[in-house]
Amino acid sequence: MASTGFNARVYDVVKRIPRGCVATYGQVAALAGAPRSARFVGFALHANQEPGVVPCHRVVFRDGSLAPGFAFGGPDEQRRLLEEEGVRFIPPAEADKDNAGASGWKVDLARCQWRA
DNA sequence: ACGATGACTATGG
DNA sequence: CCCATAGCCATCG
Repeated sequence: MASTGFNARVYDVVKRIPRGCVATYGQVAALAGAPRSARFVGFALHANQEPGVVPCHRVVFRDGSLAPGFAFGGPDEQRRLLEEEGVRFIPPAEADKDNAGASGWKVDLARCQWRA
């Protein structure tokens, strides 16, 4: 596959995310060489969402939420999956009444955001 | 081959 | 505070 360099670069970065950590689209995009192309990061994952190859569930919004409607299996599944990896989650009551997509749960980016 | 759209993010009104 | 716009590259019609 590896349709294009950018695409492959995104996979390379996402696959490098350590277990128990998450990265934002902008973060992956920046590491991929396109700090202004966070949208294409999701596009790359969508076009290649290969379970077991690219942990797209470790890629979250800048707010720490996921893509509502495009989650691999559902927001509840994603929350449970990240929790199992050791990712810390914040309930909507403690985070913000804002809608976070994943049942209102957001990842504790302050503690679990991956840093290159 | 061209045009439009898309898993985002930041800024402006 | 909420809506609209701008920027990026790739994929689809």
